[in-house]
Amino acid sequence: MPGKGERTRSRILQRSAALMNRHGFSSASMAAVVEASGIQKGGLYRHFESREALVGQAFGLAVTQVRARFVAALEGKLDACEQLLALLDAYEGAGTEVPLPGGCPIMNAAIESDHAHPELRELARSAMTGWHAMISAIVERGLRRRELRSALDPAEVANVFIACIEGGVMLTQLYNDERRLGAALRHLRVYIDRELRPVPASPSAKEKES
Amino acid sequence: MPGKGERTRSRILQRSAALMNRHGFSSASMAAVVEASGIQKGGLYRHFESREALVGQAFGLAVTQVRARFVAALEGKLDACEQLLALLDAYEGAGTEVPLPGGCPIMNAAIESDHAHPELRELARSAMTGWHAMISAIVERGLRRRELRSALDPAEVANVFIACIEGGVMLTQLYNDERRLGAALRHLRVYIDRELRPVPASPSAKEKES
Amino acid sequence: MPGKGERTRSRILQRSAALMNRHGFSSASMAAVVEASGIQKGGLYRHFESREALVGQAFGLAVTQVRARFVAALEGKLDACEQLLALLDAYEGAGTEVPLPGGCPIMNAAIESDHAHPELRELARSAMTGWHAMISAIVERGLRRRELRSALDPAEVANVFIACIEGGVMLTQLYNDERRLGAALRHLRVYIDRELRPVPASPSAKEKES
Amino acid sequence: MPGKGERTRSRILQRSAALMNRHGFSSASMAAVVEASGIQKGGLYRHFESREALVGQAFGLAVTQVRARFVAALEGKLDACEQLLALLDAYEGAGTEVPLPGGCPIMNAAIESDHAHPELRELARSAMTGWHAMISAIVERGLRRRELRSALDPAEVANVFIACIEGGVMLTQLYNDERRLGAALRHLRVYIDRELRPVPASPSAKEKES
DNA sequence: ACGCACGGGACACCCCGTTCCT
DNA sequence: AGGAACGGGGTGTCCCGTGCGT
Repeated sequence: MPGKGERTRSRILQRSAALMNRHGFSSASMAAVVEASGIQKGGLYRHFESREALVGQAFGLAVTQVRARFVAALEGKLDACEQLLALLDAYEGAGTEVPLPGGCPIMNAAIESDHAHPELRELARSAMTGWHAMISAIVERGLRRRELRSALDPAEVANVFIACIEGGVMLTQLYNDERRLGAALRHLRVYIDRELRPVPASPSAKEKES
Repeated sequence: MPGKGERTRSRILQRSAALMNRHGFSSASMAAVVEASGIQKGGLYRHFESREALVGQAFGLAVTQVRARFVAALEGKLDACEQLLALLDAYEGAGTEVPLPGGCPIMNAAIESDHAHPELRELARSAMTGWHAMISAIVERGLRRRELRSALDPAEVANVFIACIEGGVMLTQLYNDERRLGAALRHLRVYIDRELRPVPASPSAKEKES
Repeated sequence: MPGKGERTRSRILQRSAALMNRHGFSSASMAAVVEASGIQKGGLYRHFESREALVGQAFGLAVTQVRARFVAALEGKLDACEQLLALLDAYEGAGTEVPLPGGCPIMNAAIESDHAHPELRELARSAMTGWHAMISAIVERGLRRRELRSALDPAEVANVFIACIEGGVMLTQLYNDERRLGAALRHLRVYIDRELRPVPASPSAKEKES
Repeated sequence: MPGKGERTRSRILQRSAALMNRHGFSSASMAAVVEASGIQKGGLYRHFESREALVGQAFGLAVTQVRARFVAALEGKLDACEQLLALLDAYEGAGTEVPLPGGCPIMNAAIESDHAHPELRELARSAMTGWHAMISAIVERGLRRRELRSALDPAEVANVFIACIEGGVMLTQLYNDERRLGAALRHLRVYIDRELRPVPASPSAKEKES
């Protein structure tokens, strides 16, 4: 069991991550953090060296939490297409029920940090690169196992996935309407079937039309 | 010729739009606006009632400018597929050469305003709805003219376009690498050919022409 | 008859003097001058080069006006004591009926300009010196004509007069009560009789008690 | 020992009183206070709710400090005439060596506040009334003890004292010449001897001439 | 070890004096 | 002559980070 200080620190981080994902990692004021975390300002700086440090760690926690959701979704899925579909499934309902409201923290940090907060930008880049690598790896492994159509560029496929999902998340946030993301996910599912999944080898097969 | 005040006002708006699209519409300080616009603080408040008013108008100008780029691209294109492709073409090279750096102002405002700046959020919503309506209208007209595959939902197609493009723009901004958006655009071109364009009249069929 | 511009200028000065004597020569804002004088800001700077110039001339007019009151009071008085008493009489009722409310402009300018407005201070000094010289001259002439007790220092007598009057004016302004100045004037009248007027030569005369 | 905040507050007040007595209680800018007090604006408003509050308290301190000088001068003096003379003595040399340059704060506030700053005017009135009461009380006690000529009006005597002193202080400030106040004080000493001190009872004595 | 007070800095907004254009 | 436009300074507030006091 963690010490009392550790639990306090954890609580601050959790609340800060939730707060900052909605109000902006760089925009959220320390006063808001104080209010949200139920600790006093003096105590805050005992646990975190500076505002920037807190922002960094809160962002790290936020990224970790959303990633955990996807790693869990991949559990037990072996086929690449199944894995990709599982990722998409994990997003359904993520608009409201998710433990971290406010949309994708990586995108939030990326947009917010543009040209003004280089250190946050660097963190966002790293996180995004990690996510991109995760999808790329799925595709790559799929290619090796012949579960995906050959001649695919894993990086490019990951790029399409991320772009479409992030755009959908943004629209869902903006309109507070999950169907925006839903449409993007539906598109990606079709994309998997039409562009990624190997063409059914049987030349006689004649059933793949909508 | 516009009056002196009007020209000054226009210059302030232009510079503010460029500044705010990079530093954030709500985050950019009035001091930064002063520095960027070459006017003093005292003069600023003669032209704009408040910071919020300036933000709103600068955002409006930013949206107008990016939209102008697309309406220009549609000039002379009659076919729906051509129009959609022209929109995508208009994005190529838009990462750096565009007169308004900092990515898509609508997405920037949408992300930034999340849960904290309701008036800006409303503006972003309106602008996004306008853009969505523009693409929907293209698809709708294409459907009526049989230039697009029937049974398409214009709103959903527009949603996919926007999501994919915005996600791509965000990635390009984050990595400062145009190829990110390029991959998304390539994907959408394939999407047009494979999913929107009417099925090429199978050698035997010969009746789908406008 | 003066030209139209000259009359406008005169009206501005008159109103400014009245305004500034109450609100402070250096504190009164140009906006207040505009409102009081019924002219627009653009027109003001046609008549006066700068705020400072207007202040100087308004102060000059104020001083001229109060001095006129005293020169008029001296008309026809030949004896030094009579003249001094006439000066005091001129102050009775000056608290409210005077065309220039707000107390003595010289004192107002002197207090206000202390250590902050050297040019106004210089004007105040000049005006005060002029007033002091006027009283000194009366005493001096009185000494030459044996109308005053010998061995008096004219400068010192003038100093006492001015100090007592100005203090009384200040008290009357502060309490909005003319009796404050009245008490000071009464004191000076006694002072004239007991200290300035030559001792009645007749040794038998024994009736000079209050 | 007072807390740190209390000491800072006291330092601000002290410096502000000195500054404002020279530059005007209402004219002195907060920027000047900041510079004089060695604290930043952010810290200033922690100690004083508003500019007006600071002005009021600085004026209060200024009045307290000058009054302290006079109550100290009265120490040990029992006779009314002695007390009045001690007050006058306390003014000698007060032009330059005093810890609060800039003349009498009450008069400064009275002149400055005329018709424009009602709250400061009220403070000045209160302070002036306090001073007037102090001198009136001396005279009144002197009357009861037969130390002063009967048939004197204490309020009127106090009025003469104050008027003459304030006028003298003003002249000394204007010309930066202590002899101006000196002449007024000399006059008041003579006034005490000739008008206030009981007539020497001996009828044969016939040498009361200077 | 925790919390509040303290101080420094930046920010938004306003007002004032002055000038330019009409 | 008039009014809009502009530059500068001023006020009050908020927020960050630190150091005292408990």
